[in-house]
Amino acid sequence: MYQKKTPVQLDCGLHFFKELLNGKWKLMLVYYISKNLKRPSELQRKIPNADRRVMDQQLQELVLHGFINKKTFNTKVPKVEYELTELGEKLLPLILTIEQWGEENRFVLNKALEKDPKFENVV
Amino acid sequence: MYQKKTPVQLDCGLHFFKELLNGKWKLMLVYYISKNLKRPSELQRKIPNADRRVMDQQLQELVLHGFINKKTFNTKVPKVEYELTELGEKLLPLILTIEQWGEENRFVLNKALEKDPKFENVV
DNA sequence: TAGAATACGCATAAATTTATGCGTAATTGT
DNA sequence: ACAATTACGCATAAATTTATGCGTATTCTA
Repeated sequence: MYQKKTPVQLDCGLHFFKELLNGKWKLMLVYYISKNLKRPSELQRKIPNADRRVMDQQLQELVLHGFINKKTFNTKVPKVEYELTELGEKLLPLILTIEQWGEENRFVLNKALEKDPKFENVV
Repeated sequence: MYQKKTPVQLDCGLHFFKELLNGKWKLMLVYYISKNLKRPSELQRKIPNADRRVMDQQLQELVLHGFINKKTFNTKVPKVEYELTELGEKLLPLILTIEQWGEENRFVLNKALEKDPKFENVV
């Protein structure tokens, strides 16, 4: 397992958000779980670009950090469901705000990406 | 200069935020510039943990992406000032919301970090 | 009874971001 | 004259995150 080497900065609230929620799919996962897509396979179908193992890892971290709970059912076919914790619920308004900001400014943000040579092969 | 190789996902607004504002100090920089710390040296003093060259790079990207403007004064000692653009102003409420969320949940978020073995040497 | 679906996992490679070594130049204050 | 300040920049190393090769196991379905 990877361990961080560089001390983290936690002077202000922004850093907590960054350290805990920076993962590629984390915010989307919390969002979709709040929309009642609870099962790994459902989430997988909803976010097909996310590799299963990457998604798993991000879900594990969300559980470890207390944003979601994982319920395992010992049915014949093992079944897993996720649900938001209280902390996850508190995160939701932020996600909606960010999402809304992104959609409202999609046009200009897209232009921003397009004029960045770093993105020229991928956007 | 580095160029991305993996296609970016822009299905939802969350991705724009991630692609454009993921940098280690970007949100803090926008925040402090909004607080009238306009000059590089002022920002440097406010965020001493940020290496000058890393900070410079992040500022350059913020300019390129249209969140801030850079004004260069051709005075005897060259002087530089940053200011928020309209897009930067629109970003500000998000930053404040995230910051507030982080501070309100600082205790529990800190615990989350502490129980993550990945952070055990650095938090 | 073969194939699809469900879930979990280790080791490593590749991509990406962040840090740092080493420099340049002009001006101000002492 | 000399240290301190302001600003800019290239090349690479190091840290961190994301992706992928290769596997295990069980159960339902056609």
